[in-house]
Amino acid sequence: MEYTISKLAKLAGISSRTLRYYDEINLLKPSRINSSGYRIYGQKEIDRLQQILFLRELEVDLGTIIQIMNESSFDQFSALLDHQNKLIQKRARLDKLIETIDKTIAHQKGEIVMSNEEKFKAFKESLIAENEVKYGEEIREKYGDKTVDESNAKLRGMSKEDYAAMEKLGNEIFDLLPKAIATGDPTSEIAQELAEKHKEWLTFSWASYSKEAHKGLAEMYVADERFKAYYDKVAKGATEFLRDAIINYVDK
Amino acid sequence: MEYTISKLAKLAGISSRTLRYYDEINLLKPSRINSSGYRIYGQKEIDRLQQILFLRELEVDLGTIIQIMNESSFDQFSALLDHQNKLIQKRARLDKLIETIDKTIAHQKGEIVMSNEEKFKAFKESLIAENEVKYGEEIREKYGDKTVDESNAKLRGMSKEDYAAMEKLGNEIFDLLPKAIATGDPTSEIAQELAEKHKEWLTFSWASYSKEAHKGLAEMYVADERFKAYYDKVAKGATEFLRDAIINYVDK
DNA sequence: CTTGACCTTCACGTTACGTTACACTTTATG
DNA sequence: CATAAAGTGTAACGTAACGTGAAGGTCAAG
Repeated sequence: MEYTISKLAKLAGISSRTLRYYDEINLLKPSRINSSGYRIYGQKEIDRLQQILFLRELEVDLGTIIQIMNESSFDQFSALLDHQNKLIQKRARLDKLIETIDKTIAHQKGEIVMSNEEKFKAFKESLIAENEVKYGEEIREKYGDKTVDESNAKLRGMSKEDYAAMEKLGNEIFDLLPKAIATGDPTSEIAQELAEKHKEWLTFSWASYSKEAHKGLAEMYVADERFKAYYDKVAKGATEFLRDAIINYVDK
Repeated sequence: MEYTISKLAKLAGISSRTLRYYDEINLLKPSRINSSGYRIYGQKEIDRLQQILFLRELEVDLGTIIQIMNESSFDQFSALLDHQNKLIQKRARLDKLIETIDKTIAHQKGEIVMSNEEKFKAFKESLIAENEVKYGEEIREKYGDKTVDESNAKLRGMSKEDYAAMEKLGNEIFDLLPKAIATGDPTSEIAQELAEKHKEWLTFSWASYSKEAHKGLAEMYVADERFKAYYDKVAKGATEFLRDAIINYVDK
């Protein structure tokens, strides 16, 4: 049985443009061209098309399909497993995105409808979510999952009072920072007070404090553009100053 | 704090091309253009970019992001829910694809195992049946039911490896036969090697080996047209030569 | 013989940028 | 202060997998 292009297209449920394209990229050539230049397909091509569409269904890109169809059935087998892994990773990513939206929505809902109590709780969640989105990857990489999870857990466990205290401390740090910088000396008393407040502030979210971790974080502030931008809002070189103050404080 | 394009790009972890593109599609315009035509961004633009990147993370396309950012926060809320639904559907589709690959792989594995296990088993059965049909009567007559039944039982009990070895031996015999014939001497070393391999080959299906039975089989090869035709495919007189070689080997 | 359904080959549009190419401006260095 | 290096600008092509015409040839039916 022979088919013209649109017969085959109908049979396969695709467009004839698609078949022309597959011809063009040498994925599926017609069995012959008739005297008027029409593409004619035979049974072999139908079978091949079946395979192609199967792989396409699985979201394999056409380049890969071309490769796969030139490989031994053993390699096709492993290519399939390979592809499945990609899909699984994609799904994991989707899981995370869906969860993030859940959190964001919960947060927004909280803002619109909820009481102060719940608003506070939702805010903490969004703080956690935001931290995760912004810095999660680097921090997890640098300090490990345990550190991050514990930090999140601690944030979740915070009371309203704790949070208020933390926020107050954060503001104090921002008040202190320009004053400390004005001294020009990271070992000055005011700079050391700044570093101490920063340590206190940290312990609100850090499950355990260590000098090394504190210094490491200070270095990361400087190294990471986003942290840097956060502190440099106060003044140019503020991040570096904070780092130096912390290092002096810790090593004191 | 003001930022040039690549400062902002670094800050946000994206390329400056991306920022130019966002300018082009009116997704994110710089706060102003300086005298040299450089794009300058301010705090407001940073905040907007944060939102944009958040939505982009969630795989919202830029066209939709533009729309969302022009909407009220209530509509943004429902747009987010809308998008989440799309993601959930995408995930469901991925679930199906992953399952399909699982099934396909299981199926192919099944086919492979079948072809190696079941097919082999089926092959052995047919070998036995064939033997029975072809030679059963004569052999049963000549060597008795017990011999035949034992032989069949042994065949049935063969492992894949046994079978592969038997097949290999059979091929070696067929390779060796013309070479042995070329010597013209059934007592030649190569002819004796041939006879020994034939003995080994026999022990795969014979429950017990005896010199008499081996010689008897050799005579039967010559006497029986079907055996004769089988070996004479190699060369004229091959069956007789094989018999002579076996007799010499056994009597040696 | 005409009409309409099919077929052909260009060739542009789509998304979200990456990647040159070329010209100009700012910053760093000797 | 001259020059080199780094940064910025616009313009334009490339990507994947086709969709969508446009312009023109082919085929079966009335």
